[in-house]
Amino acid sequence: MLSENAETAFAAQSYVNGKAFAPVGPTLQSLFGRQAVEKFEPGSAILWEGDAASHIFEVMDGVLRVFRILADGRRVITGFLYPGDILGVSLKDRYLYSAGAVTHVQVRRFPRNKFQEEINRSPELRPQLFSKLCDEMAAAQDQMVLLARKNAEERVCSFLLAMARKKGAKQETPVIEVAMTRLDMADYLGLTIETVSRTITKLIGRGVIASIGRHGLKILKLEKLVVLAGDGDEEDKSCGYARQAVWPN
Amino acid sequence: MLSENAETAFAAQSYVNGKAFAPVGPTLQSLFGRQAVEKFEPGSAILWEGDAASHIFEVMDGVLRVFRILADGRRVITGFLYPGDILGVSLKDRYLYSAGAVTHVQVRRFPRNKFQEEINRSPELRPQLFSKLCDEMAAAQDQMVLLARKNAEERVCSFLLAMARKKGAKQETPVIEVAMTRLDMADYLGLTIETVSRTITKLIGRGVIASIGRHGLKILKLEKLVVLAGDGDEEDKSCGYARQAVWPN
DNA sequence: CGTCGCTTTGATTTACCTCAACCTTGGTGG
DNA sequence: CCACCAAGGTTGAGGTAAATCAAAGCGACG
Repeated sequence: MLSENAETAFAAQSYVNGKAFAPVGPTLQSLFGRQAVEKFEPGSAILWEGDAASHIFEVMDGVLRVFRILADGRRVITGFLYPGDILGVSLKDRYLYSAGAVTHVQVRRFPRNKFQEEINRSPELRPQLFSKLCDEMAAAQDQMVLLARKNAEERVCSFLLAMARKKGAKQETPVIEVAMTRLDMADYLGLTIETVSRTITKLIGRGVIASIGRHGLKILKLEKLVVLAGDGDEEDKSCGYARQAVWPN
Repeated sequence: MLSENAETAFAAQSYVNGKAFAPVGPTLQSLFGRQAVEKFEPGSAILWEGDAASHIFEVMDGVLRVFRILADGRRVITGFLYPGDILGVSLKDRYLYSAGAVTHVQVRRFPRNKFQEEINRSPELRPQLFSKLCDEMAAAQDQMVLLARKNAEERVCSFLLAMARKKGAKQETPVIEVAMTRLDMADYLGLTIETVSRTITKLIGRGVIASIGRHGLKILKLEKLVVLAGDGDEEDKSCGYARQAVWPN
């Protein structure tokens, strides 16, 4: 449940003169290095909410969904995991969520108590884990904003934008591969499949994006997508609204 | 942004023979002990999204709201903070959210770089921080479930239930003090003030809760509230749904 | 005791959901 | 190589929960 994005504050050793360099010591990935690779078919379960939280997983290949299910069957996908991400970090003795394979998936698993020991022991590993936790927290907050106040179009655009950014796509018209189904998108965005479908159709009709085969989308108007995502200027935060000493209570 | 709830895994020293005891070494709270207390009026701002993230705060007294605002003014409260909670932990050099006082508030602040040093240095402090991060993450996931798939009544009931649980109220009919306004509740639950108001009125009408003055509520039917919150059996997780090797893709 | 801010209540609108039918696509076997 | 099939996706019609707009009620505080 931890997203890839190596920030290095809290890592005394990782910056020298303000210049970053590749970590020389152990990395979270290297921890899992000696473990056997496990493969999962699309649709198969990696772990279930309520299971004894005995292992931590590293995603090596493919895409996972992390989700919870309400008593009456409603499903919420709280996040997707990609290669490099870590699954199962928590302090509870049971998993708080389920995880399943969206595509073919390869993972390595590591016993949780050993993982904890390694983390406790290693001043190189700790900041890496901490960094991932912080990124995950930031993503969760973005998602709360999306779910609490954005409309269907803003939600879909935000999602597509996040997909494009993940690819690190710097091209004018990045092509993104949407591995998940409409149902996954709907359960992640708090919508129905029909609404997701209609919204995408509308975006295509407006020339913002174009469909490329089953799971491909080309972003034709990136700036437009940013505006439609409704975050107001990702880049220029802190300037969007008036600052006042007292906010209406 | 970190909730109080001391789990102690990852804390090699905090359990002996499976029996917990009060930490003898430094605690997160003691870190802030020598700092001056700062007071904030209800409605005043503690920090703003986009500000240089120079300090970490410990809430000593009162209730804070943590929120983000979209370009067009829509507000989302991502969480409330109570005494013992920590605000401002992150790796980014700017705060990712704003925080303001709901009630009269007392906090202590600690320079972030010093905080990081202390955390890096102290094997007692680290698991405490880690524990708070994990609790915060779990709360964020619950909130995503609430926002993505619960209806107005379920949202309000979930909120009231969380308030009751925070008090650790073991009585049959716990009284909770709702420090925040309807607008706060609405922005936290992804609803409007009118919907929050109507939902509470309905719950009172059904005898599930009773109003006690301006900011007080008595929970008359706790079990009913649990059912209405829609989580399906908080207690008995992992048994609520069928387990299958393959989930529909 | 009057005012201001918050809350409640009512009437109406609307974005999204639900239900239902149809279409595409990719895989399979004849 | 093509026809068929199932799963996923799209499109349409109608319903509904919550939003919006509007006004009145209520409490706290000077």
